[in-house]
Order: sequence, then C-alpha cells, then structure tokens
Amino acid sequence: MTTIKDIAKKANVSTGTVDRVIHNRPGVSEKTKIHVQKIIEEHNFQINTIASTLALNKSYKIGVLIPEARVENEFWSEPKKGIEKAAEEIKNFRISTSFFTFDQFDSKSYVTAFKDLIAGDFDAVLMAPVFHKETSQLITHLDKENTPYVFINIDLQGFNTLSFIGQDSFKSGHLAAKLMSVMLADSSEIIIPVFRLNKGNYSHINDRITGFKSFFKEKKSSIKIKDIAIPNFKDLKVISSILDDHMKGRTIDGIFVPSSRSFLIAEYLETAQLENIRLIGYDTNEKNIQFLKNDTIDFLICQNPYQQGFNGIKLLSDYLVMNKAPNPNYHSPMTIVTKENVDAF
Amino acid sequence: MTTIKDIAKKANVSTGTVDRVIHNRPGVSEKTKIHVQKIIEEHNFQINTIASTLALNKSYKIGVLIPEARVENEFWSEPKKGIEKAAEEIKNFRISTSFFTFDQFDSKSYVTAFKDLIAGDFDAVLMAPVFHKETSQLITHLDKENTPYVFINIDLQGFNTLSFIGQDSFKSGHLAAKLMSVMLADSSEIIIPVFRLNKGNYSHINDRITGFKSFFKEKKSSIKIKDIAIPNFKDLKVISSILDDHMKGRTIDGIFVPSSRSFLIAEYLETAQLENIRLIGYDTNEKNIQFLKNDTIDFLICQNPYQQGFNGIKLLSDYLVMNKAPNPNYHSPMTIVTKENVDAF
DNA sequence: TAATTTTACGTGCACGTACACAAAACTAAA
DNA sequence: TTTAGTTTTGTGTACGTGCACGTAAAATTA
Repeated sequence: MTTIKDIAKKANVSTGTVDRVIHNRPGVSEKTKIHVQKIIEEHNFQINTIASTLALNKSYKIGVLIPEARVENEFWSEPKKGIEKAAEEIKNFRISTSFFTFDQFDSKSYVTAFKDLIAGDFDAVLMAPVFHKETSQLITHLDKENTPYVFINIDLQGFNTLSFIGQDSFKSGHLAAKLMSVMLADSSEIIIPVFRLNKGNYSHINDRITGFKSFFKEKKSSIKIKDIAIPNFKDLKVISSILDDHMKGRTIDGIFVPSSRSFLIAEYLETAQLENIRLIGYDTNEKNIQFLKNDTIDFLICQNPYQQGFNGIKLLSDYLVMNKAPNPNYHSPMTIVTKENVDAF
Repeated sequence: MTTIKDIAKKANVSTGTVDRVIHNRPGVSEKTKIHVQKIIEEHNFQINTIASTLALNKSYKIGVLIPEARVENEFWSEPKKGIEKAAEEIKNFRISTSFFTFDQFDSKSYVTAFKDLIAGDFDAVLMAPVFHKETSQLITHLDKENTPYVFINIDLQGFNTLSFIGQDSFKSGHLAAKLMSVMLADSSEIIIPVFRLNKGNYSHINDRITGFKSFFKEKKSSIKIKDIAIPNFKDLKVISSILDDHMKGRTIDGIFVPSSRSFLIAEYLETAQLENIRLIGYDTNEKNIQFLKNDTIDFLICQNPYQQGFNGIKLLSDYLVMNKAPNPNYHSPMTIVTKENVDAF
C-alpha cells in the first residue's frame, strides 16, 4: 500500500506538503504541486480512509425524519431497521443518527417533528417528505444552513435534494399491470380501490395508478378499469358496503390496490367469499404476507424499504466521511413477491 | 465515545491491561480481569475497528475461484463485478483479492485453477464449486490449513463451508412454476429443455426442475410436463430439429428453461414463428434481456449474481477483520424480472 | 542594505488500538 | 533477608493521516 510517506519520499518533500497537495490547501508552489501530483498519479495513491477518519476525529450527526411505525402501518419499521443497521456499521466513523418520527396522516405532527430536527442542527438529513406544502416551507431552514438532505421513498420534485432513494412509482404501476394482464383474459374488468386518506399526500399512489392504467391503454385496451374511492380504512363495514355496491351485477376479475393496504381488500374478498379474483398489492407487511400465503393475494410489489433506509444512511455517510457525491437517484428494485419467494425477503 | 484509555482510567490500570482483558490474552490476574470486564460492560465499550485495523497493520489475502466470464456465458461477469466492487470498498482494511478462473465446462481447468489457488496460500477463499468430485479432493488442502472458504452460487453439501451464498434452487423452480401456472390454462402442456452439458455438474439445474414439477404435481396436476434433452448449445440446427420434433402435432403452451440459456429457445421460437408460447428462464444476461424486452421471454428469475459476489467478499472481510461469524446460509432473493422492471436491476 | 512581510516547506503531535519491551510486584528457595 | 524466578502491570512506539505550529527562504518595503 502506498502511503503519504512513500509519496513524500519519492517527491523529496515532507508529508505535510503532500497533505497540502492532496487537500488542495494553500502554501505550495505551483512547481512542487505539479510534481507531487504527478507522483501521486503515478503510484495511483489514494487516501487511507481508515487513518483519515481516525486523524480527523470529527463526528457527524444525521437526523432522520420518517413516519412512526404504527400498528396500522408497519411499513416504516423496515426503513428504521435498515437505518439502525447502517448506523451500527458506521458508528466507528463517529456518525450518530437521531430519529424524529411523526404520524403520517397528521401534517401537524410532521411539522413538529421537522422543527425539532431543524433545531437539532444536524450535519445531514434523511427524510420522507410525506407532506408537500409543509416540506416546502420548512426545508428552507436546511437550505439556508447548507445541510444536505436525502429524500427517501417519496420523490418530491423541485428541491435541492442530494439524492432520492425509492421506487419509480409509475413503473411499478406498469409492472403491476403486466402481472395482472398475464393472469386475466382479454375481456376482464379490474377495479382500483383508493383510500381517500392516501390521495392527498402521497403522490406516488397516483403515479402507480397512472402507470397501471397506461399499460392497459397501450397493450390491452379491451380490459375495463375502474377507480373506487374509499373514505377511510378504519371501518371495515364501510369498505365492504362500497365494494359490495361495485361488485353487484358485475364480474370483477382483478383488483389492483396501489397502496400497502391490500390486506383490507383481501379480508373483504374472504368474508364475501368471492373467489377467482386476482389481487395485486404493495409491500410485504405481515397481513399482506398472510393473504399472499393463502393465495388470496397473488402478487405484492415490494419496495425493499429496509434497503432504502440502509442505503440512505450509507449514502450520507459516504458523503460526509469520504466526500463522495451520490447519484441524484437510486431507484430501488421493484421486487415481485409471491407465496413462493416471500421467505427470501 | 468510550476508548480503551477511558476504561483504563476508570479501572485504575494501564491501557495494556485493558487490551489484554479485551483480547483474552494471558498475563492478567483473575481479580483485575473481572474488575476490568465489569467496567467494560458498564460503559458498554466496543473496540474501535478503525483504530484497530490501523494498529494491527495486518494484511489479508482472499482467493476467488470462479468460472471465467466467457462470451457464451456472461453470467459470471456479474459476481466478478460484485467482488471487485467489494474489494474496492475494503481495500483500506488491507484486504487483497486474487482471481483464479476456469472454464466451467472443463473440469481439468478447474483443477488447475484450484491448485494455483491452493499454492497461493490465502487467508480465505470464495469459490464456486462447479465440479463435485474435484472439489472433494482438493478442498482437503484448505481444510488442512484451516483456511475458511465460502461457496457461492452452487450449494454443495458435506463440506466445512463457512457459509453458502446463493439461491435455493428448488424454491426457485417452484416460483417459476407459479408464474407459469398463472399464465396457462388448466389443460396446457409444458416442456423443459435441458442442455446435456449442464446436467452433470450443476446439480442446481436438477433442483430447479424438481421444484418446478413439484409445484404442478401439488397444484395443477392436469398440466403435462415433459423434459427434452438437448446435447449441446453450440449448434442451433440441432436445437431446432430436436424442438421441431417435439412441437410437431402437439400444442406446447409453455417452456421452462432451467438455465441461463433461455435465449436459445427464444431464438428458436422466433425463427420458427411460434407465438403464444409462454417462456420462463433464468438470469439477466444480455440476450435474455433482449428477448424479455420484445416479449418472447415472459419472465426471468434472477439470482442477483452481482450481490452474491459482493456479499461473499463482505462476509469474508467481516470474518477476517472483525472476526464476525457468518450465517451458514445466505439465500439470495429470487427476483422476478419482467420487461417492466428489468431496468432497475 | 536592513527590516519586514509573505511564501513555502518541515516537524511533531493527536486520533484509538496492538504489541513488544521494561518495570514492578509477588513467590519461593537459600 | 537476600536472591532468583515468575507473574502481573505499565510504557512507548507504530499504524497513516490531518493539522497546528515553527522556521527557513524568498519577496517586498523602507
């Protein structure tokens, strides 16, 4: 391994000069600078990150702003786990992470948590920008301090994000449509239940639906698709009655649930004893997996939320410690999960 | 952060003693040992890996034994890339990797490469045990030297492997069958072309077939499945004539190719102008992707070979540097790849 | 030409750990 | 009590890098 010392010896200068050249610090004549740079290149020397972090003895604080993992929505416990795992791996680099969580259906709690985070004066931020308007307002504080931030899971546009980590929602809808199409005859009918609570904030729900529909428009326009608005997902009776209305007199062949709540629809299908309806949903939460395993749900599209969290922290750590500029986008794979491969995830 | 110094101060001993306690080295009285251990626990002190590696100044050599990435089989270029990426990430830990490649259809070249590797006196080995008998014979040399080795991609049983990284082949066959079954009517007929060259060495090909058949036996026994032996995959004419024979007079609805050579079958289907035949294969090589994109291949099951290579090296590095014992198995996810999500991989 | 400022470079310590070596504290025999 | 041997403990240096500090040499000014 080539070290700074080696370079210094070859270049007939001291390690201090080499250090100055490497970090582009002032106090080196143009002549020696070029000379040292040449030798660095020749030996394709690279800084030893290990020694560097040790010497720097700097510590970094990463703030994490994500929804709390509630019973009704365990989705966010996955990124949390991924973040914790990554934090564990890099803690020797003196990077600490602090969580700020909020109720993903309550914009006020989002604002509170966000403000707490801003007050914490972090070196970098990993966040799920669930609420658009509130994000626009508060993120100016981060911009002002030049605090780098990465969006996770939700790809809001028009911000100075360092990077986005998550799925391309339109494409994932497209994929769901493909899966649905191989399962259905050409003259089938599909419904898309949309829970109203999701509609407002989560633009990716809409993107998924658009992607889904665009597939059939292009490839199999003979298939009818209908949206069904459902006011909330707390009251099973309401869900049932709305769906009952729509099922009556019609034969529905497929249901596409553009959110992680496909289990609610599965529950309905089971109690209503409706069989031979193909069901595709999102995310591998416990209930979804249960219905996947008993064949009520055919496919789940998984966002790999664990990986999203893990990669988010890793990205920021690389950025902070090694000054490594990330890509603007890291699209997580759209993993298709079935009864048969669910255990490997 | 708590350091060895801090512990030493609290325990009223020197850092040397703390070091001896941490590494369980001799030369510490039972009394002080317990005392120091208690303080270590109280402060839940953990060694700083960064400083540790720097101080140890030890270097490790990992030998990698995998098939060469040939034009006819680009599969193995993926693990190679993964390995190189991981090697890059950990090179500051003074870990070097050396490749020993062989022709995956020539056991002699395997033996030669393996012997070269053994002569290289490596600290750990990552290998694809393509040939069973030869592996049994040569691996004793590694066992004798207590050199840890990890199997990648091929899960040979009965060896002292530190870990296996790869897919559960039976399950992946099962998964392929599920995908096939959603696409086919109940009275369909499926063929499984098996290239003879694969048969002998690669036990996972057989496992995939077994998994595939077991699904239909359980779930849809009305569907007929037939194996078709194909002597090699060099001569397209031979392949065509054999398939022609089998297609004649019959309606084949689905083809399951249990290897990465589904593109050969796709090529046949296109030239023979056979449409409406569902085709499922393995691995995202360039040609397969091409046929996936033009809808000749419906699904590919991906082994994430890049990840396999990457994780293999990471695992060994964790084992060597941090003495972290790995799981006996890391089953890579069975990723379903379609035209719609292929770009994300 | 001397005094002063600026530039260019070298030196030494710190980061946290590992380990060789030195020193001290015991133990047992003379 | 002395002495040698053994066990236990302390000290110093190295790993590779970053940075504060010091100091010649060169450039500028008076």
